[in-house]
Amino acid sequence: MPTIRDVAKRANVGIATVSRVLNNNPSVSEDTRNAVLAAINELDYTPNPIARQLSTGRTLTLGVILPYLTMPSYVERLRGVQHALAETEYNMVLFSVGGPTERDSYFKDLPRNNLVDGILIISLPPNDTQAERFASAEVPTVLVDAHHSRLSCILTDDVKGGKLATQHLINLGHRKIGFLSEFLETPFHPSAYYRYQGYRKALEEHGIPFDPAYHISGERGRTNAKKMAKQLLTLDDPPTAIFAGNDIQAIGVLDAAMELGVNVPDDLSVIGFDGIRDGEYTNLTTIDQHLYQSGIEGVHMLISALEAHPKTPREKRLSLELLVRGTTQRFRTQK
Amino acid sequence: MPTIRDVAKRANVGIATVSRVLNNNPSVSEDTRNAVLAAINELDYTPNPIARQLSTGRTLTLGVILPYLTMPSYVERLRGVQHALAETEYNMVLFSVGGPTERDSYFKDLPRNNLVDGILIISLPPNDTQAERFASAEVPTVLVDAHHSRLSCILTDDVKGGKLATQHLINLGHRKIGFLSEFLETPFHPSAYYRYQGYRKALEEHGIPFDPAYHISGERGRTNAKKMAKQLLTLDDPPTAIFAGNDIQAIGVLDAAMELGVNVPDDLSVIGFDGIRDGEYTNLTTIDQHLYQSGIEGVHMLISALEAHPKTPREKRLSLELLVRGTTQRFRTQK
DNA sequence: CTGAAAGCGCTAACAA
DNA sequence: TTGTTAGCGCTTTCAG
Repeated sequence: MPTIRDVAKRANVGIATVSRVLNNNPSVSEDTRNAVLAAINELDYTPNPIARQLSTGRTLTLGVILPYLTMPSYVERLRGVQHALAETEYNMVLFSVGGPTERDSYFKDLPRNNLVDGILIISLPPNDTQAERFASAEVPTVLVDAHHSRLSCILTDDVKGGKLATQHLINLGHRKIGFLSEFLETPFHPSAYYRYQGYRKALEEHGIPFDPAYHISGERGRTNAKKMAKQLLTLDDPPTAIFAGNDIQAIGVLDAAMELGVNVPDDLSVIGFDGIRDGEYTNLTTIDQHLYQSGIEGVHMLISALEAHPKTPREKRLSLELLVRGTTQRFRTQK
Repeated sequence: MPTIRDVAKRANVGIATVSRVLNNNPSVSEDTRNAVLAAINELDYTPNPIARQLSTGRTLTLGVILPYLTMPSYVERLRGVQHALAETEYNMVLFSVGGPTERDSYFKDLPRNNLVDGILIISLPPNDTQAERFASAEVPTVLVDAHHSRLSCILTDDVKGGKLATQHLINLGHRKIGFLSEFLETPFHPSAYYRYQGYRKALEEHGIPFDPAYHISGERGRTNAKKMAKQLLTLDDPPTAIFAGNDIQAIGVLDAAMELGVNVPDDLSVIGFDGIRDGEYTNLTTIDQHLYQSGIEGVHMLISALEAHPKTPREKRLSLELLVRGTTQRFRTQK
């Protein structure tokens, strides 16, 4: 594999000159430049990025830390990142997190080892110690779908979204509204909790008393959501509408309804949260939180931090949109 | 940011000793090791991987070249890659290809610039020149869902799969079987063509004459598939079953049937190809080509090539599985 | 406009 | 068991 030295020798110039040509330094005479370019071509030379990185201190690489692509929402966010990155000179290294140990190890090492010029963290909230480490690092960090006061982030207003979803059901005349989600207690990822807050607020504002029987939470995933939905739907006085903490769980609710012979939307309205593409297949009404856009915004914020090195963290909230499709309907008293 | 020299100074040893500790070289006395470890801790030192990479020539990074994650099948393959990589010491750099220019630029540079130790190419077949370049490079390359005689690859037997799908429909009593896919002529990605071949073979083996009117191809995507399916379904003598070149197109066929009031599976059987998760929502019968597994196998083959440097390319074909769900049914003469 | 030389932070002989 | 030193391939002063 030819090096810059081989090129220099072949073109009868010093290595500094080759380097100048490589970096489009204008202070190289036309003739010299051509000679160097010819040598580069003849040798099929490609500069070694690693050597360049060590020398310049820049890697032209951004690190993306995100969970395994188990959830469609992660994928959609990553798509946005991919899209935004294509227009830049940066490459992306993917650090996929399968569990807490892996997460903590990336959180510990990545901000300190100059492997990447910037870090994007998706759907993984750091604790105080970790956030401090990121904040004090040379490389800037941006959180997408996670929050910490010390770090810049792209956020969704989950409380507002939860309210929006619930209000939609209330506006349709529903009063017995169930809320189904993953566990609320986990500090790991508090979205579900905030959406729950929005649900409670909407009920309160409309003078609808909260019925604990209509609230259920458990493990994530479609199958578990189905089980939970069955519990709600087999109550003596079941809800006429269910707000699921995310689209996957909403699809689980649809599964349950199907299995119990409950007609959606005639006998049960269902609304989700996310706006993943899978929702389209099931015609799911949902709150679109612009997942794709979140990836794009995350990259933009990170790149601008790379250039400006802002002292204080920035925060951007994405807009939310009610996407009315086929799983919600005006409440009618049971035939 | 502390360097190996700072650690050496603090521990009162030479930098080579620090390096030895870092690399678990056994020839370091217990005392010295502890002193070094203490210094590392006190300074919160992390070795600079770039420097190490330049020195060793290994990057511990694999490059994954793949199209933008527009198709669910790419995502599913990437999931497999992600999963397999987690058990190794390798990281992954994602090179997302948005178009031919980008693809060619990655194909040209990546095998020559030591940025990665190995290359995995997903669903992007190289031409002869490019394949030659990969084959003669230092870094090994493995193709997933693409083929070239000069390179190792993980493959699906698309002809067999096409046959399998068509036979399923024939076994159900169908004789008027449509085939719908993306353009067959493109040398870019020949899967659709091979599946078509399988379709033709199955018809032939069962003595069913091929009717050109039942064959349609066009641009990719759900919406286009829907349009094409409408053409098939509005023929004077429409097919009673349609084999779509992939699941997304099959879903487009379902869209068309829905819109035309054609009942699936009563009046029309539909089978897809891929086994993407979206198919589950639509209860689609399909040929599962084990996409996730293809990513895993690709990584395994690449890693073994990294260790063994085999002279001749290897080739592995993944198994196929007929997944009978709800969109195919025994043919009954029209009521 | 060009070349020599000093790093970037690490590894790996080679000596001691 | 340890330290010294010469690279890895590039960029970037600093002279000329």
